[in-house]
Amino acid sequence: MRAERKEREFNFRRAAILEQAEKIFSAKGYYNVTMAEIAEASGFAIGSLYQFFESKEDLYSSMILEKIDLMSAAIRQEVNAAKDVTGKIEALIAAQLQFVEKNADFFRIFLRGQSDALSETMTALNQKIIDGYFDNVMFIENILKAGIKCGVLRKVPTRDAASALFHLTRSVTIEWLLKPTKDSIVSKKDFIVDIFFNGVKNYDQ
Amino acid sequence: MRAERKEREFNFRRAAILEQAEKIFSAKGYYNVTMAEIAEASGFAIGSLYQFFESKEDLYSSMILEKIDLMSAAIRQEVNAAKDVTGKIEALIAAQLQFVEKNADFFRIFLRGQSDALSETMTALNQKIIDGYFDNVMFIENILKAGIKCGVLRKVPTRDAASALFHLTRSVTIEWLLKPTKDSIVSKKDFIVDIFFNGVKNYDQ
DNA sequence: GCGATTTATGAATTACCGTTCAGATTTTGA
DNA sequence: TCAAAATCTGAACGGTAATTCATAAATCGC
Repeated sequence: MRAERKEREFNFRRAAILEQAEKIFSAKGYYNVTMAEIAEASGFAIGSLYQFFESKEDLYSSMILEKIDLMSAAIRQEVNAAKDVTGKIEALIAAQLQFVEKNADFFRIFLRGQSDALSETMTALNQKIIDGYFDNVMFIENILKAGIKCGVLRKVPTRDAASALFHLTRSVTIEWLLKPTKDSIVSKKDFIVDIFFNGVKNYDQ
Repeated sequence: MRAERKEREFNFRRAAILEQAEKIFSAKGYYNVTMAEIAEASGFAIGSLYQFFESKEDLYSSMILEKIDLMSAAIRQEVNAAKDVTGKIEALIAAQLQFVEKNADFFRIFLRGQSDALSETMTALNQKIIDGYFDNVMFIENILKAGIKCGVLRKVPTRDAASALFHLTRSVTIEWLLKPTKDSIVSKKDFIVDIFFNGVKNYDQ
């Protein structure tokens, strides 16, 4: 048998394992998944997994990294195909959304925090975090509704806009948390207000 | 001793444990923290922790929920104090940023995915995810720079705006992933383009 | 067909850590 | 000061799950 075909078959089996692993990890989170589960789902014995991956960590991180590379490539291809700036921005957004739609399970992994056990306590915690998130978005939404009613804001979809503002602020905090040097984050307020307010304000007034 | 004072002291010790736990959880993630560590850091024996919390899960979820409640209350108070819509939006953003600045450790917990072990593999995975994120933001930033150069966009801070667009799109995907009924997400593209483009476009043109 | 080589198997090994609990220590109220 | 009650302690228990490895099955080249 040619070595080339051998490699092809090896990669085929490896990919099959990763595919099952993706499903299971996104449903339960890294620490609640056992190698036995992945083995069973992919039709191998536990020991066999170790022919394809050095460890559980290696399996998991291979799965993530390979998917991220795929996404990155897909998006850049679409963007580069567009000619002008407006087109590139639209292509970027559309490509991202499309990839998420096709890989919903995968993205759920990043949504998942530490609180994803199967126990009642952790399920309740998860639910409360999500409820709190919806609460906050609704709180913001009501402010925006008032703004539209009194004419300060134009008629944007309030729910989407509220979520947008929430995440706009979050984007600044994430940048700040990741950055090693930390000047005060509060100075970023004006930028958020600027971007968001220009996006939603009523130009007719 | 009056029962009231007893309760005060109980709560004081409980809070001290939660304070240490917050630090440790945010540094290492739920599954990489042992009860022994929390005990040592807070100056109790392992067994004593179980006088204050039913389990590790209970300890963790109490810590999260109590902090979230604090944040929610702080933000709402600021917003309610503001009179008009513009003021409320500004107050909302400022209060969120202030709370993040004061509780940076805590928010790092939510930044943390599943990939936070102490091993080389998981550290490398984490680093690659962060690198990928910065790569993507830079990729977007370059598009925006080109847009400013050719006059289509006004002179916004490109780095911040790129991160904003990235997270604006992410906000839509998070909403979509959390929602039980799923019409196609791609239809949200126009909303993102609308909000973002109005925020950054050059009105002089 | 047949020995050699590669690949698959899953019970046994090993290590870890949440939780318990019997006994030590401290605090309480008189 | 003292015994009863409350609190603290940490070694031992029990369960779990990643990893290993001797053995079996499959595949290979001839």
